[in-house]
Amino acid sequence: MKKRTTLKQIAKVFNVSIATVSKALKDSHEISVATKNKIQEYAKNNNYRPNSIALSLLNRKTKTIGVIMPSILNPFFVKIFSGIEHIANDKGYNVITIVSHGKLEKEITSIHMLENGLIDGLLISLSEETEAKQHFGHLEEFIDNAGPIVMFDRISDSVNTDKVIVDDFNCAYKATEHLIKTGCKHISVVSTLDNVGIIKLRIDGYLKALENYNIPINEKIINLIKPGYDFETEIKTMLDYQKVDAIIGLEEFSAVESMVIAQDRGYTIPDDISIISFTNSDFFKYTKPSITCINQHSVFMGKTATEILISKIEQPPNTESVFETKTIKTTLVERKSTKPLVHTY
Amino acid sequence: MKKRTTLKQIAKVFNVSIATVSKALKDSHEISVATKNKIQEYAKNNNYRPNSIALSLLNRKTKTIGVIMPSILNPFFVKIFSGIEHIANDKGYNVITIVSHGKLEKEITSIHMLENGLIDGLLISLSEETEAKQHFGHLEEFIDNAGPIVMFDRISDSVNTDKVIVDDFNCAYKATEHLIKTGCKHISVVSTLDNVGIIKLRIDGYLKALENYNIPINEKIINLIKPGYDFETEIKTMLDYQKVDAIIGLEEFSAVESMVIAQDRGYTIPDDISIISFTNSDFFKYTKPSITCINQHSVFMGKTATEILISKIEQPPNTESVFETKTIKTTLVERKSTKPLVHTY
DNA sequence: CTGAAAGCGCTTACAG
DNA sequence: CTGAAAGCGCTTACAG
Repeated sequence: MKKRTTLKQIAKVFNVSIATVSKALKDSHEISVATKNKIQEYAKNNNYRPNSIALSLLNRKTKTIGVIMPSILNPFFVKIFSGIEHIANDKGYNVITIVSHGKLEKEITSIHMLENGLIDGLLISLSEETEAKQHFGHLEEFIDNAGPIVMFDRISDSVNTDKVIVDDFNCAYKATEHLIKTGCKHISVVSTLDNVGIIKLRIDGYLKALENYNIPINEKIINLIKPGYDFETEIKTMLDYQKVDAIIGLEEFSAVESMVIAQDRGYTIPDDISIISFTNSDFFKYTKPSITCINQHSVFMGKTATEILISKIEQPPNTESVFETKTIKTTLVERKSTKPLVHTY
Repeated sequence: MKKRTTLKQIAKVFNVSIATVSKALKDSHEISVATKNKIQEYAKNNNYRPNSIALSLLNRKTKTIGVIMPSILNPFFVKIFSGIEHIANDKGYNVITIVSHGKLEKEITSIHMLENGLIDGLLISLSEETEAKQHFGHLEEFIDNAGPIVMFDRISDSVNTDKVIVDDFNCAYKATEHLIKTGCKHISVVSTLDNVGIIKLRIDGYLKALENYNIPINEKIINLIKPGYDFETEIKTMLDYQKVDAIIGLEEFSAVESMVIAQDRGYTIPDDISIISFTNSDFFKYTKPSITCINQHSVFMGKTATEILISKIEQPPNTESVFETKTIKTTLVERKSTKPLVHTY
């Protein structure tokens, strides 16, 4: 690794000041054409590129945003990230990514690490622990010291900032309604998600649909499986002792695993038991039967959050901030794990 | 967003010099205990955190690494990324991620963007186009100007740097051998990967296994499907006109799609046709039948590449660099899409 | 047309 | 024990 080309070094070569080189490279009208030409040519030949750290220090802008998510091995977050990366790059921003692994402590140290001028703004989806403990001081500190935050998916109402969310209530309502309309009456909800806010909304939507269609609630088939419990045992027990003709999986694994367990126990999908999954995975096309799911448009969610963040970063200082919460619409993708809807014309 | 706490600001509060504040906060023995105490306390109460951009400029180290990959919506790369993020964070490094979407141009502009002091080193998996056009000037320029590079998975022999790869030759050999040993004789290879280096190695491994077991080669069932061609048509045509009793999919989608197409055409898996996929996906457990695959240990690959990169970044300057190429071992994960191996004791 | 100065936020060798 | 100076690489208002 040889020495990098700097303004100083170029200045020495031509025996001019650093200021002159700087202006020459910006093609300033203050500088003579002859000087500009020779300096620009030299810079080009030597791959001169302004040091972005020095510029960041000067402008107090880094053209970098941070992303903190609970997980990266979850297809839902991967798609969101893909949307984030896309827009950020389009707008000339770099993206620094940190995974909190569901831990509050990790989230706090990460934010502190990013708080010292490194990033212009932050996109965050809260860790499970953060939501559980309702600890948001680190977020407020970031907003005070470093820049805007946009929260996505796993958000908190108590932090005053922009948010982008999935319409979890309606989403669950829609899924439940679809099952009811295709003839299901004993609809189970299964989840391993350890996340208060979102689960509550989804369960609420589910309950509301049951209520509107006058279907009695059976608490025993609302199966929120806590970490440490064995998924297979829980599902088997439920299938053996409760009447179930449909299962809504609140994330991909719950849905697909429940389906496989039901099939192993001799149930036919969707005739005996229908399956709907939250979150669309490409693989749901390839299971037998293929799985009906709710497309949460996660790429779009990532894009939207990033657009909001960058517009906040780039808005003129002292603009009175109005915070908005955007809700991303969802769509039901019908496949073979649910019975066909009989249209009545 | 209020004004951030800086050394200058603290210095003014206590009417001392910036240097004194700096030393006090580093608990320097040069400074009196009284001064240190009051300054440290003030700093703590005001969430003082040294500006990392200023430090980066000073140390010419940013404690940030860059990652450039062809895709992020590919589970193989997501897992590698997960390994990268893990190690980088353990060692106190931030990660800037850029997706090249298989485009050389994107790769070049990204590298230029990162070349100006922003990152201490780079992890890269080449875009398809880069490999096809054999254009590596941007990589060499980065090494000259910015820091070490470690290439992973999609590498080029003509760039002199550290590399981490999957043992593609042996991997394909192993898969082919397994099929042969379970009684298959007409083994097809299917791929949509548009990637010269890796495909060649895999095909070579496959051919070598056929040769060693005296199985004749049928070029017509080596099915490398170029972009623009319809996957389904290609596979159907092959199944209809060629004798095939096994398919090796060089990536997840080729394997699972081929399986579904074969099933639709009435073949039983694995009795009529066996399936093996490169790259382990969690979803292969849930297909019917579950899919036998090659685990490439991608998380480990990401970790290894990152460890090498950081050790290169942190090695004392002027160390004579010796470049290594690490090969990650693969394992065959037997599931139900291949016939059982009959062990002969 | 060119350059000296001040500054972004920090550190460290040196003087006092 | 404290501070002035130089410097990391850059820009820009101001002087000449």
